[in-house]
Amino acid sequence: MAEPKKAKGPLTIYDVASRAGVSIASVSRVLNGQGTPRAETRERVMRAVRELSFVPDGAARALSNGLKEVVGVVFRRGGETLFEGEDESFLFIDVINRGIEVGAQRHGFDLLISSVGFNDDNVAARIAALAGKADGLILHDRMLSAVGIARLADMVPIVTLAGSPTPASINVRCDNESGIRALVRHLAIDHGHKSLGYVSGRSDSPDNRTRSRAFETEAAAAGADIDTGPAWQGNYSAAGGANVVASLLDAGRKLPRAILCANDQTALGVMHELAQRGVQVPRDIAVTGFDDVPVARHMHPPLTTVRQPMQELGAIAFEVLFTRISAGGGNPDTVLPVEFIVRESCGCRGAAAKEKA
Amino acid sequence: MAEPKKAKGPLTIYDVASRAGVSIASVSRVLNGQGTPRAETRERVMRAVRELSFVPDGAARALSNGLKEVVGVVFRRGGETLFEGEDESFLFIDVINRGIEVGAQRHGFDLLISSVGFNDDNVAARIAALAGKADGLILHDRMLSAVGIARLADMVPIVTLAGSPTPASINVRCDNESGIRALVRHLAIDHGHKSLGYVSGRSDSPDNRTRSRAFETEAAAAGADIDTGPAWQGNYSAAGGANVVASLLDAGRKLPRAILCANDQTALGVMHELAQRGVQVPRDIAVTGFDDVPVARHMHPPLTTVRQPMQELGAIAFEVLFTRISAGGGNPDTVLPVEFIVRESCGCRGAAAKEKA
DNA sequence: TAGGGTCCGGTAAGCGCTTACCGGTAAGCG
DNA sequence: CGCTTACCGGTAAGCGCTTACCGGACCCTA
Repeated sequence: MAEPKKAKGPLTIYDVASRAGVSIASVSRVLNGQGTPRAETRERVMRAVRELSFVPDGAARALSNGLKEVVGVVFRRGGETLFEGEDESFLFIDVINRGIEVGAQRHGFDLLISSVGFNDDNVAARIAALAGKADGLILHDRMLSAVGIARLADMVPIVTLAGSPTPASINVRCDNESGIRALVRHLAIDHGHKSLGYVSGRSDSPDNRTRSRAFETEAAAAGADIDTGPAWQGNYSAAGGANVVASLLDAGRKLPRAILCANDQTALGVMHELAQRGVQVPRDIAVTGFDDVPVARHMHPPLTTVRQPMQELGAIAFEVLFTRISAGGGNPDTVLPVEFIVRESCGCRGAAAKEKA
Repeated sequence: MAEPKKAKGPLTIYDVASRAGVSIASVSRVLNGQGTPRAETRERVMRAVRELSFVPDGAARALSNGLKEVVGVVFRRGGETLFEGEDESFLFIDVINRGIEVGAQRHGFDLLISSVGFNDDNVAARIAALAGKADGLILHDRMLSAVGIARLADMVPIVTLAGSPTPASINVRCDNESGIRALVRHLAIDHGHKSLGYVSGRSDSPDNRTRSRAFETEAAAAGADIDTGPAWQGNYSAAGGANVVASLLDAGRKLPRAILCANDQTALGVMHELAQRGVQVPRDIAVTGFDDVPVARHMHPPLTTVRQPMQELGAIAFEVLFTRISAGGGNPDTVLPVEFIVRESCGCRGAAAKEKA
């Protein structure tokens, strides 16, 4: 019964077919649920497949179907020092990737990942190679210039994350504007704080630019004064936030009544430095973050912030890409709602209330 | 000059060939550096490729070459609660994956990843599908039974991580035995502690079994008494470690002079609980870890432990797999050296010395 | 019992690429 | 100047799969 496996390596659909005593077409049909094979045929094929533990070759399927069932994901890896407190952005990326994977699995897709170091050279070439192996690409952050995107977009659909759409690519992002708007309104209107400051993130971050701009417009709309300038430049890290406060104070500047931070990390640093200087939050100054990282709720006081649905972001990104792959079209600028999380660092107290932004 | 792109979608080698006025064979040769094309031919091809921004289809190449340049990586994802302190094992996995990626990039390979939840059902099917899309598989942890491995190994080479080799698969792991041996000897001989305990990790972990066994043999060899039993069962978490100490103490048992922990997390818990109970480390009891996670050096006292070269583990795993893919053969049981890290929790003091285990 | 309709399942083409093979051209030599 | 040798580059086969197309078997109806 169990004859020795013929040729070890290349087990193909032909082997299955001959073992089952049918044609390769039947094998293929059974495997893909096409047509209406007789029960007996199906059974024989399935048995042969099982006995040989046959797995069809993905490349051949891909070539024939014009569908690889693979999406490429490119992201920036934070130096080699994974452990030095970069965990934060690092985890974000992973949560998003996880979301992408969840979305992908629903459609039988897998993720072909490629991380890029800060000083890798042939990035464009690497991404191009990836593009050749995938049906579509999801690019974190700003991995490629608009030109680079345009070049590749001829070959495969491209979705960027937290960037901005180009004529050739789709973008998926969270609704930064609403988040900032909720924060500013809450601070300026609900709490009546009429002087506001914004500790920014890295200046090359699109998210940061959006938040910064939203801050300015919204503060103006709410009739609040804002304190700005290079002194307010942070970098998404706690150290950056602490540093801004320290220099401001050292320069003898008077701090605004409320400080919005580009992200929670920054808020952490800001609050830490404020505490060092004897300034009480929220009594003297209100502070808010952005992201709602896990520690946010455990800070003293618990941080009022805006939650971004990271995993969902990934899942949606895949979904959008998938639509583009299979049907074309799709909204080129998808934005996801964020959630305004009221805790205590803004001046509210006790049981935290939540509102959709 | 720039005629409108003919058909948007399927840009093939034929398009390049006709644009360059050569045959597809020449295009392929230029692209792959085969043969010795005339300078002019090469130039024309390159120009056409550039102008069309052509990227060859990976599936077609794979089919033709019998090489996809893709390795599948499968790992277990820690529940959905990414943030709840599971970061630890989570990061390990990522560091290993990063290592795999580094190795892979050296050879132009990419990683096709697939994470598996604790209660996902069709795991075997998912992995099989992955196998069809890759040239080889790297499985973290115990993702598949020996039978499952054997089944797939007919199709693609398989490397397991921190498991044990099967007739059909290769395993790559760190040298747990040496690590434990170094720890036991240091404690029993250098420090003369003749009563030892081992707080184990999850019982289904191969690494844990190996460490546990090594502990027993080595302690016997060093002439030390060991304290064992179900009370010593931990689970790789800090809580697990704390719990072991608490129950032991609550049961009125006398603790041994030195406690080895299955990993650093466990040691963290153990030391914490010991501190709670007023037991001083290392004065009253010496404690050691395993892994050398980043916080190990910042514990009080700094933790004596064993460092596993995680990233290298990944890189080696890829290398071994690659060898198997391209040439066959290769050592089926690769073990990497670990590094014994002496700090202070063992009773040594001041400047930490390092020795290769 | 003969003609038409249904079902199944086999044959073969083709997906985009690599490469063995071979023919043509130019260079080298007597 | 004619033949050999070398070198390029084109033609075509084939990688493993899906599927359009078609032919055979069977069943139904008249």
